[in-house]
Amino acid sequence: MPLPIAAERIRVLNETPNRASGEYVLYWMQQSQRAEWNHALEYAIHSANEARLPVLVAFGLMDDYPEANARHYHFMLEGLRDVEAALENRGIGFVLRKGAPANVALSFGRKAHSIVVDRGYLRHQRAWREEVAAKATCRVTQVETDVAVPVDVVSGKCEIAARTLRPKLWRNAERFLQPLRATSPHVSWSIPLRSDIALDDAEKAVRTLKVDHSVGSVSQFFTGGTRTAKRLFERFCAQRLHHYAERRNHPENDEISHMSPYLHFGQISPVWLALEAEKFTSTEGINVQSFVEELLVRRELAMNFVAHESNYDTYAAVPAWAQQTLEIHASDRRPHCYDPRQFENAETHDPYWNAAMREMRFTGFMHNYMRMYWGKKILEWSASPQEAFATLLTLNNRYFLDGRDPNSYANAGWIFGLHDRPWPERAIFGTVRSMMASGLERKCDIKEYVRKVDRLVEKAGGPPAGHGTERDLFER
DNA sequence: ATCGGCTCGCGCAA
DNA sequence: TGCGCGAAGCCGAT
Repeated sequence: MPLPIAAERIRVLNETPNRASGEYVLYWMQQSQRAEWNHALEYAIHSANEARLPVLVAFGLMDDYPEANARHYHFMLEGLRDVEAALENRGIGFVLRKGAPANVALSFGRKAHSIVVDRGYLRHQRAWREEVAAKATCRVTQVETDVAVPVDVVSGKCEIAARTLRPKLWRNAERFLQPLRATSPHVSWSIPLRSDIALDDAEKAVRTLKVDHSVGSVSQFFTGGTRTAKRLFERFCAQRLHHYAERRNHPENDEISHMSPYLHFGQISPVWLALEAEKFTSTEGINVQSFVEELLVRRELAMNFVAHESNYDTYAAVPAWAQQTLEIHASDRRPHCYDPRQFENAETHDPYWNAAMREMRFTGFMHNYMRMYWGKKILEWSASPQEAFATLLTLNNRYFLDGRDPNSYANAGWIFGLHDRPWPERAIFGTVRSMMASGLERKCDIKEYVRKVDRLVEKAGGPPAGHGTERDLFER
């Protein structure tokens, strides 16, 4: 049977041969935490069928994943519960072990015929894959399933903006936006395995982890997992896609897909999302185009950025022209200047900004349009652009379910001029694009957004606006 | 309400 | 070498 996966998605990471006495093909699941539309999983099944072996999926869960807290773990464990159930239905073994992902992979790799891993673009994800490739005693193959068009197919360099990436992406899109056929394993997994953590109760499971519990679950707003992601997205297509192009920049509404947390944990396939949306092309052409632009161009621009810019999480990644102009204006008087703790506690003079910060803190999400305003104001109201960058990323990664994502770093950079162009010079910003409260008032019903956030925060049991919050987390 | 100008660098045409 | 144009903007002139 031919391999149903484009060759460019597949990369052998070491020169070690398959183990002839291997007992199973191991899929070391890391970035793409789903059991369907997962090219790495399908590749593992295909390899296992050729070798007449069963498939084992192993996930390594570490307590000290960079910047992760109870909020992130709760959502992720809900997703892994879906993975476990779906794999069991397909006759595939699943085991979750506590420990560094690379160690868990190497440990189960000792009896494996070969190891298959999905792809991750962040520094630590690349390091884990390098470590496993170097130490494994069998073949390690990486299969790209986190983006539609593999990053190195799109471009061999760090792209300057969406406009330079867009044509390169679309040239290849059709070839990679293909349905992924699910193959049945010929040999079912039959050995009972015990995971280190029971997944049937995510909340209970999180309590047993030694993670930062001060940022709590937001499960009353977002439930993790492939099943919920698909249901949400099908509802989005049926009810909201029709207005997407027109309303996606209206934070007072909820006419957006909310897929970013699911994409961040690999619980949903970007290929599936694109193909689902494209089913509506004949009636919703403009809206589908607009959605797919966000899903493919903007998202894969972020992947391109972290893949090619080793300093993606520091101010050094901001383009030179932007650093220069911000430097010239570093000594400009700042009529409003807040420290990180005041930002975090939503204690600025601006009710729109405070609402955005409260949405982020109490729901784990923020409407896309407000993410821009929120970031631009941190730049404007911090003592220096460098401090602003650090504050922005810290808050982003602490509170967003979709924080610590390639998109987080690209979006943070955009606030400071990345992937953008110069605009008329003004105080503090220099020629970096600015945003003003008056723009929000002109373009959307921002007062309704503030009311919306008040309702959400009340539902979350948070304090009413203007009362600060319970704890100063920057004090820790 | 809508429109041009502001500014930098890429990519394509000449 | 020149020219058009770009993630979501802002301001001032009509």
